[in-house]
Amino acid sequence: MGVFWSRGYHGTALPDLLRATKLSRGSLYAAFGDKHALFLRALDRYIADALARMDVELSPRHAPVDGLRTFLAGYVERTSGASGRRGCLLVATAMELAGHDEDVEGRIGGFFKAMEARVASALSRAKAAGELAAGVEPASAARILVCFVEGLRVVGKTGPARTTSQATADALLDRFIR
Amino acid sequence: MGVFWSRGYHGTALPDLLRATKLSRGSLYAAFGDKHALFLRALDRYIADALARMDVELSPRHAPVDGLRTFLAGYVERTSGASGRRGCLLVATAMELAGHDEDVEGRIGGFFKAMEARVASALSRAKAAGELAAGVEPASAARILVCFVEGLRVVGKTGPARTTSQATADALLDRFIR
DNA sequence: CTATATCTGGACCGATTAGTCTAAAAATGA
DNA sequence: TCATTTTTAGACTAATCGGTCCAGATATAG
Repeated sequence: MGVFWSRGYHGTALPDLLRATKLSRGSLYAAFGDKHALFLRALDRYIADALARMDVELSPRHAPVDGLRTFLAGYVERTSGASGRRGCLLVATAMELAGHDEDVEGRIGGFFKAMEARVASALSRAKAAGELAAGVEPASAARILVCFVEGLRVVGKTGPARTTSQATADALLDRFIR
Repeated sequence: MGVFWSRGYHGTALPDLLRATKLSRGSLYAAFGDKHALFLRALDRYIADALARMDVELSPRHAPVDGLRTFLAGYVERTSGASGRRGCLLVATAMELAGHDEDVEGRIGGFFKAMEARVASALSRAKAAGELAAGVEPASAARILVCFVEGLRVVGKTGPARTTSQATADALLDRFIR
């Protein structure tokens, strides 16, 4: 997974995959079929990991605003400095393959919908608890946050300072909460 | 430029470039040197176009809030439906090559800085005119907007409806203006 | 019309691509 | 210890990659 991560689909060659998986050429094809299938598997795992993490961070067991804070803090951490430069398999894949690869396109779209739903749910709970600023709609605020964190991944490729990104995320959340 | 646009650097092959430029193989190499140089040239033009557009939209000749509105509307237009699926040369390049290609990395970072500066300047003028909501810092709000529009480009790859994207952008701007 | 300069299509090159296949090594079981 | 199965490294194929080069077409100049 890590190989596709920062090099993209076209950018990773078979030798890279062999080195990363420590498998022989034959074994790799026996195990996964072909490069495309292996890539989809890596993408699925990446998506599952991301959604599972959100389910923890935005779980109803935490206060919704706290959950959103740690959710954003996680993205800040992953999109600043060296971690930011590593990039994001999902965003890189979206830009590289969505529109050319149906299998990928469906997964990307599904991920954004799932992410948006989780964030919207947390925002709804925050609203119900009276913690949202006046006039904030959970649905559109969720879309804003999704765009924001994906944008973080993009500008994160330039390796910004963690403190700046964190301050930016804080400033955005401050516009939403009471 | 349009070829690299939606296929990325590694994804576009020489024959694609020949078809797009209507040049012969020899002429192309005589004119541009090699694929990498041609790519940088396309990227530079893309960046110059984008910054020039912002200079118009966010020009001091317009009311700053109006400028921000048309600036966001432009991104909404370019990131929804079929236009959204076409993608964005800059974001695709950032995800694909930043971190592997110094020439590219510098240009990407420079673009984000330049964009942020323009947006921050418009926000400062809005603030001076008393049109910003209380507690909105032009600097951090500019970073938020940059992340947001770049995130729009990412989720735009799934071809969302123009109306939804526009509503999302409106909702965000509403959190900033009085 | 001829001589010169320019441009163009495409043959060609070595390297590399994804993917197949086989012969030998390693592991397993009795 | 020997036979069977599994796994391995890497040779190999056909296609394609970026890049070079040249013969012939075209354009220009005198």
